[in-house]
Amino acid sequence: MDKSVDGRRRRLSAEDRRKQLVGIGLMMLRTQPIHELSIDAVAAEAGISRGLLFHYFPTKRDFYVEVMSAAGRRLLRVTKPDPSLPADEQLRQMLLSFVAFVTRRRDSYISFVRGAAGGDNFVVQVYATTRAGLTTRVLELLDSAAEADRPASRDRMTVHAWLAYVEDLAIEWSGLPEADRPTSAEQLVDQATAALHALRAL
Amino acid sequence: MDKSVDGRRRRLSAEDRRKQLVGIGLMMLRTQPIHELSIDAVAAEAGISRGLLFHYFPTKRDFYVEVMSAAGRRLLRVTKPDPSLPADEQLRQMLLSFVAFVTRRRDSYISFVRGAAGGDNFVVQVYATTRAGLTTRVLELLDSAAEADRPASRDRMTVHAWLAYVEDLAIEWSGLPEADRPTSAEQLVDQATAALHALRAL
DNA sequence: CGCACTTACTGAGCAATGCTCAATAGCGTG
DNA sequence: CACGCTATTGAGCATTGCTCAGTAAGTGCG
Repeated sequence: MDKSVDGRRRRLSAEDRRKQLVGIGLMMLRTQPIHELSIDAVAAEAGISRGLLFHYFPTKRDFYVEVMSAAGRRLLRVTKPDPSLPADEQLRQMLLSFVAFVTRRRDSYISFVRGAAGGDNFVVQVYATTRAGLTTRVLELLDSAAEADRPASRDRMTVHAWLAYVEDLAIEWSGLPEADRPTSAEQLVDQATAALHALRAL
Repeated sequence: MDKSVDGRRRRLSAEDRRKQLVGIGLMMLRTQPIHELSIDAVAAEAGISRGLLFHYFPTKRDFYVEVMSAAGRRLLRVTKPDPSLPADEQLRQMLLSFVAFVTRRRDSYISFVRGAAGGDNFVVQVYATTRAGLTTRVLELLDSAAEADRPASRDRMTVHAWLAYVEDLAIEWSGLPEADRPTSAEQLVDQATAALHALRAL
């Protein structure tokens, strides 16, 4: 597919090659669920032999995990709010980027969430980690302006579950043709924020 | 693995064979995510040749979809409330069975939800259908004792997302060792119910 | 310059697996 | 019992995850 411009063999540093391969994985994730992503296809796209891919990733699963982790990190990066803003504004910004992210890459995101990797425990783990990262971030935002005398574990569970709520809202909302959406993205975010406070008040 | 008690070939009706195979799929789903379920293993378990399985399910995916649909139907069946009870009691009962179901089969359920089938669109579809079934049921319960003048689509979206919230709550809660659970199952259900009303009131 | 040395890289080949198809053999029916 | 329908088999193909012995690109040292 690539094989460098002339036909010659091209030798990259280990790090560069890994990055390239993970990058290709991420790109292909856009058009197909991860478990349909064959090592052959990735290798061909990179212009290398199958063998080399196994040199870097001993197992297909290892490669998957790496790609999914990268996807998770990307989500965290994209939704990272500006820390100089007030907490509630940060939350709002974060939710807006989240909705935008889901809307932009709806199919891949569903693949990430639902299809993580065919129930593969390792990749479920990756998703759990990403979700936990978001949860922690929200908790920090809330704490910074909060009375801190609730049972922490219950609160964490609530926020975690609330994220599931928001995620579902975003997925369903973005699945509607624009004309049919009952609310704007801003209203959706407002609803989500209100929900957060209502749920914590229970 | 089976091959009927004596070694002879055994001929079942098409319907019986299909049921048997789907049943085996469901059983194996308990110990492994669906995409690791090989046609060979299923055929061996049933004591038939690979070829026969393809006679009934033209594609591995077809088989998967069938098995996942069955799993979804089972969830709906298990959580079906007694229609002779008052609506709020039905809801409560339904949530209790749901939590019990998730607790009992936590890993398979996560496989069903997260791993559905490696992001396979068909199986994501199956999950969506199941979730939609639950949503409709809850909406009916609410309607039966409700003022009916809200935008229906928004309400549906709220309930749908609330189910994601409940699901996440149940998964996280059941993942904790019993001693560490901050609430009882009953309290969890109460929290979920309160959440539903709070969210609808937004 | 040239030699040794490391390691990125290849390609042949294996085993497992999804899938096809022509042939076979249970079972019901006339 | 014979016949026909179809459930069932088993050989075989292509793909794919994975291994491994060997090749060659880059680096440093005399």
